[in-house]
Amino acid sequence: MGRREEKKRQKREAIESAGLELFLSQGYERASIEQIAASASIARGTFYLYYPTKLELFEALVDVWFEPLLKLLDEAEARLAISHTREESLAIYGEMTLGLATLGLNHESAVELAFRESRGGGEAGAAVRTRELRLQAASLRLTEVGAERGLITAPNPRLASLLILGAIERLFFEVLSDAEGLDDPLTLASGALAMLGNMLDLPTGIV
Amino acid sequence: MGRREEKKRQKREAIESAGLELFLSQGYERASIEQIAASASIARGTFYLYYPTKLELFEALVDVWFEPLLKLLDEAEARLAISHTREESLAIYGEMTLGLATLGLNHESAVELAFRESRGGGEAGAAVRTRELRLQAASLRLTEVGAERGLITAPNPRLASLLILGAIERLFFEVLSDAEGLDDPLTLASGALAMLGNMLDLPTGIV
Amino acid sequence: MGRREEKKRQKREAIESAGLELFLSQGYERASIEQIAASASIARGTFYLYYPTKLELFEALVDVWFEPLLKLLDEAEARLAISHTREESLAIYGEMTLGLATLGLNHESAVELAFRESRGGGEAGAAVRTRELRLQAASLRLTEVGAERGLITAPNPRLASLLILGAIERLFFEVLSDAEGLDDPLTLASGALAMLGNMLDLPTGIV
Amino acid sequence: MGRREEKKRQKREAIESAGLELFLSQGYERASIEQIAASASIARGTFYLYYPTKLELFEALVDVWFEPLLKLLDEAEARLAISHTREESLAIYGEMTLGLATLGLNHESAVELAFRESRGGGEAGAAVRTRELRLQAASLRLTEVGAERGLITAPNPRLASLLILGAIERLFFEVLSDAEGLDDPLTLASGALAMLGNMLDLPTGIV
DNA sequence: CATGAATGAGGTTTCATTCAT
DNA sequence: AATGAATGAAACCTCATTCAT
Repeated sequence: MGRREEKKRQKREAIESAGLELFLSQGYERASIEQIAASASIARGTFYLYYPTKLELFEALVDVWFEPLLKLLDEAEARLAISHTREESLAIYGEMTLGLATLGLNHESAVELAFRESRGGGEAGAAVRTRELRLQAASLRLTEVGAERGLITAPNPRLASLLILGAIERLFFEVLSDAEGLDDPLTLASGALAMLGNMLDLPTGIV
Repeated sequence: MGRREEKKRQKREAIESAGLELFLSQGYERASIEQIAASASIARGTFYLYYPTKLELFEALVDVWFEPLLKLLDEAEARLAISHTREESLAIYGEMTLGLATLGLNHESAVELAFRESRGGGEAGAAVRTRELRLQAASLRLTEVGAERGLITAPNPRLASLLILGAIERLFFEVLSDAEGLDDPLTLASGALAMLGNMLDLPTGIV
Repeated sequence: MGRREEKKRQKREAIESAGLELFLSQGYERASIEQIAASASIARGTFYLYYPTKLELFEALVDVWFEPLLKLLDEAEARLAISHTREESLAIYGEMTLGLATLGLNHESAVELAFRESRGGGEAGAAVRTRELRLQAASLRLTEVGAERGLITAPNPRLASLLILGAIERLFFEVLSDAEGLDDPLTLASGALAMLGNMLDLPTGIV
Repeated sequence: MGRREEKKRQKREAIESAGLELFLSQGYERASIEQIAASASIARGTFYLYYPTKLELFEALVDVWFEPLLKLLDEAEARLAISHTREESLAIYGEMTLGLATLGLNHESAVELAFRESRGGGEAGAAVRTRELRLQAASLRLTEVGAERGLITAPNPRLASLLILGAIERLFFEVLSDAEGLDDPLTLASGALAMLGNMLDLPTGIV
């Protein structure tokens, strides 16, 4: 039986969990492998049996949600491109949105980590930005397809997608930070959607 | 004569300029005092005659624009609170917006620096976040006063201010990054304003 | 059947072969057990079932040729001491020389390894030097016996043996390094013998 | 006054002295910067103010004598090439030999260090071998010029220069190792010269 | 005022060896 | 007998900060 492998899996998870927590609380640069190892209850050398580098641990943590995210966008775009009716298109949007929300909720901390490091100057920031470029490209393609289909009236899709990404990012970030004075996440989300829908001239009810 | 002090001032500016550039290009954590001193053409030890700590240089760089920014918001709020007519209120908003824009344009790099570090985990990030809290409080007060006066129809001022901050931040960030595929800054700004106005249900022309 | 032992023997040989190659190409200190094990297609832990220590593997590799070498010298000396005629003595020298050459050719790499490490400061160098002392003692005894028998005219046997050892060592080393500009090994060897014979005033034809 | 620089110079010498001693006693690879620093009575970080790398300290130690050595050979070759009489040529050889001996005696330990590391597998060995190639080229050119002038009868200059280098190297090495049973260095040297002269068929008295 | 030499804690990574499976 | 996960000491190197000159 995979007793041995079970243990390895647990240890790998302990490392990832410790890394996530420490990268978040201290920043990628300041979090030391020494700390991560200690927090995962392993020896410093053991860390390197699981990840060859601090950076690779970071990337693994980000890719856990980033790869599925890209897949969601790409699939939605593909399906949208061959959708026949407006109803169908809206349904695709809806499913995608649901998928995104689920993904985000399941990986809250890891998403926050990427946000936090995205503008840092070191290797972690560079890794995130590499991924961000791919995300923006996908997001842009999606907005364009939406505009072609008449789902969105924004005159400048690039700009619209930027504003939306930024607004959502900030919102998300604040919710994660447990900022006081905000409603519960669901109320917030629907409020935000309404306002962003306004922005895109979307008929209410669709969003 | 202020010959002595003139020299000191110049040296201080050289340090700040070097610090700004290096913090931006490498990140606060990775930029070393050694580099900053070399870039400012002074000795390592001389740095400490001007700033007792790396962190204090960073804070000084941020406060150059942050303190005036807060002052602008506070003044606008105070004047708004005692404004008598709708025209007067809109004028106050207009002046404030102009002041903000001017401030931002005059300190582009320093603002970008704060953005970049704001989510980092180290001491620089903490310093920025401390200031951010004060900014959000001021921004919230302002939005509330605006709502009271019927200038804004957003049902949730806290949320509205978050979304706007985020959208603008992202836009700003992209423009700074020289992202390709975007129009020139002015066109972008008016486009963004229109869309954000939409969001707040502002009658066009006001923004 | 010795099926079990046959396998062990093969594995031991694989380890020695891998160790020899890696010690040579990277140096004793830099070659890691990890590399050796991988190159021998065994697990790291398995290595220690065959050798208790990295150093002991090294010593085993050297002793493969060093012990026979000493034995050859000792035997020649013993036989020389009781030889009765000049012809007999020369024959003993000849046999010994043949044996030495055969030994060297059969263990080229292992000999080179010892040369390479002999002057290193670490534990491997110490191990080689321990053996070198025994070799020099034997070589000196032999030269002295040769001088007693009138086979060699060198006034200072100790010095002569040093010079010869050094010259041959360097020659050997260069040939191994595939230095360009040298003739083929056989031509070189006979040329070197002639010159060294000159040095010892040996009548040509003997060497 | 250069009080400051005087101290720096002393410290640099302390580092070089400590490095030389430790490289010799433990080998380049095993000697740690920690040890070198401690032995030079400085902090670990201070080491890096003088040498950016362990390797660069090593190279500096070797070049102290290696660069002058090359210069000696090159000059002798140049002067030999334009010498007119046999007496003149022999004088040039004599001066060169004197220069070499002086150089070697003045840098005994540093020369020994290079010998020791020359066959090691790491970066130090590589550094020495790079220099060795230049040395062999110079030595070969010199032997060839000597043969052209009829000073040497060796049929194969390349081989002759190898044998001589090796013999001298070994002799030198043994003397440095304080090997027992050897005469004093001067006696040894003249004995070795006589034997090597034999080897090259040089008329006695010239060497 | 200004310098830059000096410090030493702390960072990442490698590796010989042990030991539970 | 064989495995390879785990250990932790030790290596090289960087850097904010102090201080004698």
